Amino acid sequence: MKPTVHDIARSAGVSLATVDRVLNGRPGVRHVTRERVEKAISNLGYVRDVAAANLAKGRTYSFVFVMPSNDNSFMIEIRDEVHAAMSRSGAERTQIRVVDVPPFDAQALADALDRIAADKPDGVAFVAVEGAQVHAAVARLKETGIAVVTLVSDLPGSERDHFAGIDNNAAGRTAANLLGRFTGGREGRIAAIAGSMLVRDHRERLEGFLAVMGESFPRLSVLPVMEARDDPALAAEVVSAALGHHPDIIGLYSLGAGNRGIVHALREVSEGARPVVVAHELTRTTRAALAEGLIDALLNQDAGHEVRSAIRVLKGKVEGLPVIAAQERIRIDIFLKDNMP
Amino acid sequence: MKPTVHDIARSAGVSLATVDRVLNGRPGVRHVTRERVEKAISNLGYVRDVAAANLAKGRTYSFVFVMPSNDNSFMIEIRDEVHAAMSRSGAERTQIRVVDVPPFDAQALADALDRIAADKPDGVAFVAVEGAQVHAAVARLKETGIAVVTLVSDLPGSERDHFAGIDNNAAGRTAANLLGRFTGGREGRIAAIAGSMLVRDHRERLEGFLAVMGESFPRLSVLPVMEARDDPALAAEVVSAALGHHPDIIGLYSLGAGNRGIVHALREVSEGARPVVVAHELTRTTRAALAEGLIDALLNQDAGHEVRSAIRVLKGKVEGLPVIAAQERIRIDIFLKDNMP
DNA sequence: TATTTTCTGATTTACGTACCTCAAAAACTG
DNA sequence: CAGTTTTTGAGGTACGTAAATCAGAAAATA
Repeated sequence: MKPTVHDIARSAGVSLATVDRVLNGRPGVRHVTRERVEKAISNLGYVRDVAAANLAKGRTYSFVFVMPSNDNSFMIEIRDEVHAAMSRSGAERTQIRVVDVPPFDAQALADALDRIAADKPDGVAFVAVEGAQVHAAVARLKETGIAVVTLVSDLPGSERDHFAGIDNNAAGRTAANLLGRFTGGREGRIAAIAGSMLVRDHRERLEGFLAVMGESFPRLSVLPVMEARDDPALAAEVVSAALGHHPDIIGLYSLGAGNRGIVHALREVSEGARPVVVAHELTRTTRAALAEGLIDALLNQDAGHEVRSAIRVLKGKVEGLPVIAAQERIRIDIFLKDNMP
Repeated sequence: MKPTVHDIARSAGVSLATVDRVLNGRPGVRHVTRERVEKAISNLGYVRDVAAANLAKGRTYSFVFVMPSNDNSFMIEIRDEVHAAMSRSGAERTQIRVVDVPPFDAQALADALDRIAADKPDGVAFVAVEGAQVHAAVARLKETGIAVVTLVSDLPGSERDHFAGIDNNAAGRTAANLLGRFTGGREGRIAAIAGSMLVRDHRERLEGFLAVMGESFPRLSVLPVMEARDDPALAAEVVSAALGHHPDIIGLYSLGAGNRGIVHALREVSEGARPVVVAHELTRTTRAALAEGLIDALLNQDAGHEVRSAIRVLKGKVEGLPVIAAQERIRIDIFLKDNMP
C-alpha cells in the first residue's frame, strides 16, 4: 500500500501537523525533528499524491500567452493549441488568457508585457522578438516574481526561465543535410527564403543551414537569402523571380512561413526542372504539397507539444520545481511523404 | 467557477444521490429525471474532476506486460520504460507486473497469456508473435473481460483492443524513400537485412520498402532479404559476406535489430566504398554510428511513447472510454546526425 | 525560578467525487 | 383502494492532502 502522510507521522513519531510543516516548508520545526521526518519520508518512499494535493489546495494558476497576430498556419495552430489548453484548463487548474500583439514589433511586445505584469499572473509565455525593450520587460516580469517562458522563438541572454521550442540551428543543419543528399551529387545553386532576418529562429536556421552547406556540400552554392515576411503573395513572387533568374537552382530551403505562395510558384515550374524543396511546418498546404511531390521533406515542430511544454514548465516554476530537460526538449520532426502523420 | 455535482443537483432540482446515480450509470432513476440531470450537466458544462474521482474510488488498475526476453537495445529500452512506469505506478493508480517469455515463440506466449488470464488482471500488453495459439489466447483473455493491447508488433485479426506501435509498412516506405534519394541517381544493388520474417513488424517493413523501391527507384535492385535473428554476431557475418560478394551494393536497409554487428561490418569497408545505410531505432550503438557517418539515417519509434500509450489505452478500456486515435498514434521519427535528440 | 519564545500535537474543515444506507415519496399493480 | 415496487431524498463516510487553530510542551532567556 502506498504510504500516506499518516504513515509518515506514525513512523517518525510526530504528529500530522509536523509532517505537513516539513512537507510544505512551513516554519516552526526543529532541525532534528525535520530530519527525522525526512528520513521517514525516504524510508517509506513516500510520494505526495499530487491529485489529492491539488484537490486540497484548490489553487489555480493564472497564465498569459502573448501571441503575435500573424495569420500563417503555424501561428494559427499554436493559437489553436493554446485554446485547446484553455478548454482543458478546468481540469488542470490553470486559467489561461491570450493577449495579441502586432508581429515583429519589439516595442509593442514590451509594452504588452508591462501591461500584463500589472495584473500579476503566475506566469507568462510569449513569442520573442529581439530588442532591448523586450529584455527589460522580461527583467521586470521576473522582478515581480512572474514565471517567464519564451515560445517558438527564444530570447537568449534575457532572464526568461525557459525556451519552449526547437533548436533552430539544428533544424537548419538538418535541412542542409537533406537538401545536399537529395540533390544527389549534382552541382548547382540553392535558394533560401526566410520570413525576416530580424527574427531569431529564422536567423538561426539560416546559420545552421549555411554551416552544413559550406562544410559538407561545396558543390552547391547558396544564393543570398530572400526575405518575404512570411507573406504568401510576396513569397510566390520572390521565388518565381529567383527561379526565372537562375535556371540552375536545384534546391530550395523555405525556412519561414508563407509556404502557400512558394508552393504556388513551384507548381508553375515544369516537373523536370523543379528543385528539391525542404520547408518547415506541417500544415494543410505543406502536407498536400508533400504528398504531391512539390515539397520533398518537411521539418516540423509540434505546436501541441510546445504549448503543453510551456504550460508544464510555467506550472513547475511557480511550484519551484526544476525543469526536466529531457522531457521538455521539443523534437525536430522530419516528414517525408511516407511518414506523414 | 467550475461546476460541481452540487451545482448540477441544485440546477436540476434533484438530490446529490440522483446526480450520482446518473453520472455513474447506477439504476433506479426514471427516464425523465435522468434527462433532466443530463440537461443540467450539459447546460452547466460540467466535467467530472478526474483527480477527485480517482481519489474517491481508490481503485487501482492491475496490468501485466508480457515481454520477450530479447537482449537487443530496443527491447531493453522498452523494458526500462515499463519499469519507469512501474515506479510511477503509485501516482497513477496502476500496478504493473512484467512477465518474461522466450522470443519468437508463439506457444510459449500463448501459454503465458493463459496463465495471466487466471489472475484476472484488468489489462494485458504484449509483443505479438503470430500464431493461431496466440489468437486463441487473446480471445480467452477478452472473454474474461481483460483489456488487451499489442505492443511494438501487432496481431491483426485478433480480438486485441489496440496496437501501440508504428505503422511498419510506412516505416519501410520511408526507408526506401530515404535510401533511394540518398544514393543520388546512381545505379546499383540494395541489401536488406531483417531479424526474422516470422515477425510481423519486420515483414511489414520489408513489404513497404520493396513497394517503394519498385515504384520509385527502378535503377536500384534489391537483393533477397537476409535474416540474422536480431543477433549482432550473425548480422556482422551476413553483411560482410554480402558486401564482399556484391561490390555494387550502394545501399543497406537494416530493418531489424542487431545493428551493433552491422556497424562493425561497415567499419571494415573503406570509406569510399561504404553503402548508404538506413537502420531502425536510436540506441547507443546506432547513435554513435549516425554521428560517425556509418549510418546515414535512422528510423525510430519512441519506446516511452509506446509504453505510455499502451497504459493509457488499457486504462481507458477498463473505464469503457474510446481510444483517441490521434493521441495514440506513434510517430515514425527520422533522425539524421543533425537532429538527434 | 519565572517568563518568554519556539516548537509540537491534536483536531478540524475543506476540496470533489464515489458509494453506501435508510427512509420517504411517488408511481404503478391488481 | 390497499399493497407493492420503483424512484428519490437526505445524510453520512471515505479518499489523501492542505491549512488553519489552539493548547500544551520544551527550550531559551531574563
